[in-house]
Formats: sequence, structure tokens, C-alpha cells
Amino acid sequence: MMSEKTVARLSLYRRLLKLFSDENRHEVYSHQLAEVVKVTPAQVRRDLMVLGYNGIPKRGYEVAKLTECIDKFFNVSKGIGIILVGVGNIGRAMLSYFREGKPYINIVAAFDLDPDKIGRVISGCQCYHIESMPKFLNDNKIRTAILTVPVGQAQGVAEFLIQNGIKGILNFTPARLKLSADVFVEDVDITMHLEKATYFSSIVTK
Amino acid sequence: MMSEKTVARLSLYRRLLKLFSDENRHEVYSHQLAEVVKVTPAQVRRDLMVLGYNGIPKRGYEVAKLTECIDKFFNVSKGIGIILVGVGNIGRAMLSYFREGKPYINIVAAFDLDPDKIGRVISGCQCYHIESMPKFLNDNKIRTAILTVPVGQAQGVAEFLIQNGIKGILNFTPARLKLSADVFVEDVDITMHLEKATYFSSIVTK
DNA sequence: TAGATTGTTAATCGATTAACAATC
DNA sequence: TAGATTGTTAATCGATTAACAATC
Repeated sequence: MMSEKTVARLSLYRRLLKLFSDENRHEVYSHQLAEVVKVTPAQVRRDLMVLGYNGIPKRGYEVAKLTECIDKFFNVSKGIGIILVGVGNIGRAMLSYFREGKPYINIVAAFDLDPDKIGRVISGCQCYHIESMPKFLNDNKIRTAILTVPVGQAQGVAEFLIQNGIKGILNFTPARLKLSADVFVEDVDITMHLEKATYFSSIVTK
Repeated sequence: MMSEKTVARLSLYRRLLKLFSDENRHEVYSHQLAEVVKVTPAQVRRDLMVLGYNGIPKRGYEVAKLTECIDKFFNVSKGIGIILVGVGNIGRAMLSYFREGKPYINIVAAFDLDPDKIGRVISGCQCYHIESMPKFLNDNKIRTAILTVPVGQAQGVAEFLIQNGIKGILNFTPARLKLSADVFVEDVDITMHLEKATYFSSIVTK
């Protein structure tokens, strides 16, 4: 089983490789990736080993082939469809964010309760009533959802999601979801991140 | 020096304590906090030890006093002012998010380049031209900034921020900032989080 | 008292790094 | 060849947990 940190780093390497590719660089060394991601070159080599693609001593890794391997690891070719639940401020920001320049992950539908939002197209994404979600998920074989509902509704909506086949949730609410162990929850706890930033910015006086 | 993880957990404990307080619970055990945060009770006790407030065997921790200690740890009493740079979709979402129910952290000003935004009040926050930032930071002794500019401008704006006294950045851009070591950067890498969620939701079939 | 929880340390665990033979 | 980088493992490091005496 792949560690969460390795997966997170592979996502970063992927982005860096795109930059190298844009600059027409054909090879990259482990220490070049390591510098940006702030790990040792050995760690990078270790991460890349799991992809089953080998670098060449003295030449490094071929940018194109390595990109292909990481894309394969993340199943890019399939084109991943996800849904978003809760079209509030953060929900709309995410619809806009993932509309641009994320070619393989697409938010294919948004769901809400607010009659003002239902039926509208927001940042290119159709907004439906949450009641129509079960049928939608079943028809489209969606496994991942972005959760941007108000905190009080988070647990209930999350349970509703997994009842309908969702296996992974990107949780932007501050709620700590209690769900069965076979569901993956990635928390993005914005308040916590900001409290960390304010805490450390006040003590780094030195 | 406090570990980042400990600070992150203290932020979570703080929120949980507020919930306990709302329920009129006066005491809390380490294992009750541990369950929600998904660590062992020993870890919770260890985290709380650093606050210099002791629990009582058999009775646990007093919710009110413990809250007070964590608030003190995060310097709540001071009322922390932060700024936001880049009033795009995510920037506006953050302005709205931190306007509600975050009593001690306030976004006191937003900055942008877009003439359409400058001079407006967005989610209760005044929007200024980025040129007026140095004076504002100096007058108001701000140390923390939320960075929500387009990725291509992130590094430049971040350098501008630290030139003007910012010591901590909450970075919502996918850029990996290269800054001096005495600046704290908290990355919120949304694409990476989503890629993690999609990866793990596709392999938890079991 | 008996039983449960605390503060605290030693042991454990897992992730990271140093190191090095192999290789281009 | 000489020098640099790779794949890989043993050593290191730091964070977490188990364990237990002290305590209410």
C-alpha cells in the first residue's frame, strides 16, 4: 500500500515535470526534483522506484517517460469525473479553480439544495438538486466528491455520498467526518492552516 | 520549538472544546479528544502538557480552562490581523469564509491589481491597490498574509510581502515558494489534495 | 477502597536519509 | 577512464504509542 506522503509527492513531481517539459528539458535529475519538493535526492529516487520506470545513471530521468508513468499512476488517461456538493463560496471557487488547466480531473456536476442555484451553470458546471445525486452517481460511476457544504450538514451529506458509492471525499468543511474505514477522506482544514500560519509567523522573530 | 503537527492538533482541540462548551460539558477526557482527532489518548495528554495546564486524574480537563490555555497559546486575546493578496475566486471565498464565525482572526485588508476590485468592499473587506500595501503593513504591524494570486505571480508577490515585514504566508497557489528560512510558508495545495482523493478513492475497492 | 485517568518516559514504529556498489 | 548519478539497503531520526506509577 502506497503511503499518503508518497502519493502527495508524486503529484508534486508531476507538476514539476510539466514545467520542465514546457522548458523543453528532456532529462531531470533526482536532486533537481528534490530541491523543490524539499526532500533528499534519495527520497525522490525511492518515490520514483514504485512507478516501475528506471532512470539512467549519469543521465537522470527522461521527462516525457516519467510524466507518462506518473500520469498512468494517477490514471490520467481514464479522465476522472468527480462531483461537488455545496455550491457556496468555496464550492464556487473550486468549480472555477478546477475548470482551468486541469485537463484530466473534471467536476462533472454540482449539487445543492438552494432553488436559486439548481438548474444554473456555474463556471461551466451544471448544478442539480441533491435529490438527483443518487441516480447521477449510479449512471456515471463517480467515486470521488468534493464536500463544500456548511459544517452542520457535512456528516449527513458525507453519509449520503458513501451510501451512493462515493469512495473518496475531499472535505473542505471543518467537520471531522466519522465514516467507515474503506472510505478515504482528505481533509483541507482551512482554519487550522491559517492558525498554523499565524502561530508560526508570530514566533519566527528570532 | 513546537512541532507543526502539535500546533495543528491544538487548533483541532480548540474547535472540539468549543463544541463541548456549547453542549455545556464542563470536563473532557483525553480519550474523548483522541477519538475525534485520531491519535492515542497519550498523544493528546502529551500535546496538552505543553500548555502548562494540568488535568486532574479521574476528572479529566476543565473545558473552560483548557480553552483559555489554547486561546492564549494562539494569542487570541490580541486579535490577529492578516491581509489577503489576490482577490480572485479563491481569494473571495476566503474573504467570505473568514468573515463568519472566526472571531479572533480577521482579514483586515485585501490587495489586488485589478481596477475593478480596488476601492470595493468585498465580504466586508476593503480592497486596495497592491502599491499601497507597504504603507498598510507598516502602519498596522501585520505579520501574516493569505496568498491567492495567479500561480505565475506567486513568487514575486511573496518576495514583495516579506520585504514588507510579512513572516508567515498561507499559500493557496500551486507554486513552491523559495523564500528565506525565517519565513513560515503553509502550503494548501488544492490540486495535490484532490489528486490524493481521486487516487485513494480508486484503490480502496478491496 | 477500587477503579479510572493523569503526567511522563521508555519502547516502538515508520518515514527519511546516508552510504555505497553498480552503471553509464 | 574519471566522475556523476542511479537503485537499494542499513542506519538514523523523529514522532507516536505503550506502559506504569501517581493521584483523585
